[in-house]
Amino acid sequence: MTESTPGRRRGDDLEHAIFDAALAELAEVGYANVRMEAVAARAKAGKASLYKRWPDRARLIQAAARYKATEVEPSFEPSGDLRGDMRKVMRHIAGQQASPFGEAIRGWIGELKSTPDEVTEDLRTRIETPRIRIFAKIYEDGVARGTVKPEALHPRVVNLAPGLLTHYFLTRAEPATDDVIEEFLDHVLMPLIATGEGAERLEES
Amino acid sequence: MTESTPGRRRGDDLEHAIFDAALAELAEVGYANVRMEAVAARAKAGKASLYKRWPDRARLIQAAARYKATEVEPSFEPSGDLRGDMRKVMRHIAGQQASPFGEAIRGWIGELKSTPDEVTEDLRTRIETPRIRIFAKIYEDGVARGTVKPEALHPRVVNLAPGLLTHYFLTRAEPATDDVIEEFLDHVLMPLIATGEGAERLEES
DNA sequence: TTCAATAGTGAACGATGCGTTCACTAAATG
DNA sequence: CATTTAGTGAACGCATCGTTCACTATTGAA
Repeated sequence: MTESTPGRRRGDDLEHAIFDAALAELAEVGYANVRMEAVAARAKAGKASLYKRWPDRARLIQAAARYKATEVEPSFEPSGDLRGDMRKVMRHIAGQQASPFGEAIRGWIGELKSTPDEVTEDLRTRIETPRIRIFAKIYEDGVARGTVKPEALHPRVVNLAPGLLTHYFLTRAEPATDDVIEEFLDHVLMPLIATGEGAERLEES
Repeated sequence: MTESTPGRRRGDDLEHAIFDAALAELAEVGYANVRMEAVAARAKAGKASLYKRWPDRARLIQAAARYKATEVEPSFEPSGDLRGDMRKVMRHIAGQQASPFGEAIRGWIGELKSTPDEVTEDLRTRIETPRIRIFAKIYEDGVARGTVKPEALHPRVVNLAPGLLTHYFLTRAEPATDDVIEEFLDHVLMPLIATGEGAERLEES
């Protein structure tokens, strides 16, 4: 019953409240307009508590995004339906981009030049790695079944699907719609990675 | 001789000086740290002159980027060497990204959510359109020569090469190196767009 | 149970940069 | 030469940053 009337929260309890507040602000006003005071107020915390934990807004939001990311990322098992699996994961990524998480990424991109390189590298890796791993798994499964060309396992190719989505998202105001995902599959991904039958079936348009 | 001792510049003369100052600042301190006062001082102009022309920092930088972009963009004629032409244009784009122009794009991305949609759309189109046109020309030429598959003319495919470069640039601190460009060509672009002979030659690795 | 140590609160502060305003001045116009 | 147009530069109010400090709640050891 400590949670129902939190007279004064501390430690992780408070930290999570701050993260939630930051993510909510992120979703409401966008990265560029997130105010430290607003986050503190929303979390019913003091501004000093924020600065005690993170040196500036950029780091706070990075931390919040990371917190959300590790919480959400699912483990994925290929079903054998190559196109279906890809569609599913791609829609999941697009969904993420529509959330505060996506807004955080956009903001982080905007500040890249002025941010220390280790942080940059760390965050990019954390976001890219799980996605790459999922597509690698899907393609490996496909190669084993003979539906995917072995060349698809090259990192640049494995990274292609998430890259297309990220590029689309960053370049426009919103994530790729289901229609756009189908176009990526039809005209870029399947022709590149699928073996004969699978690839050709789609070139009728 | 009006330029050598500009007692007080006006109109386009002053405007160009402001653009140059903005771009120089952009290159030196990065989008997020461009100060209006700094731009004004560098251009030896009054802050009021900036705000008379553009409503805020974002618009000023957009205008400056546009000024630079239209000045630089070359007309390109395919030579018949598919891979060579692609490499050339891709290196040109990467070069642009290494300039203040690239810095401007990064900043613009970061502010997307808070910027009016027409401006967003306008700028994206202005940047994408010339690139798409160049690759469309290269691919059309290739199709005519039989070195490129007709499906490569689909917009999503035409947009792929610039998209790969932009994604790489936004996601890291710097534009793609020549090596990375070769990898894109080897493992993504050529296999997708080139007809039999051209494509297979590269899959020996 | 008491009490010191620890952690959070909230208000105030100086600094910085934004975007505006205004009195003044230089250039263009005729 | 007189008038209009456009730029200058300093000052201003405002918002937000990141810091500091006196105060208070929570914790856990004596």
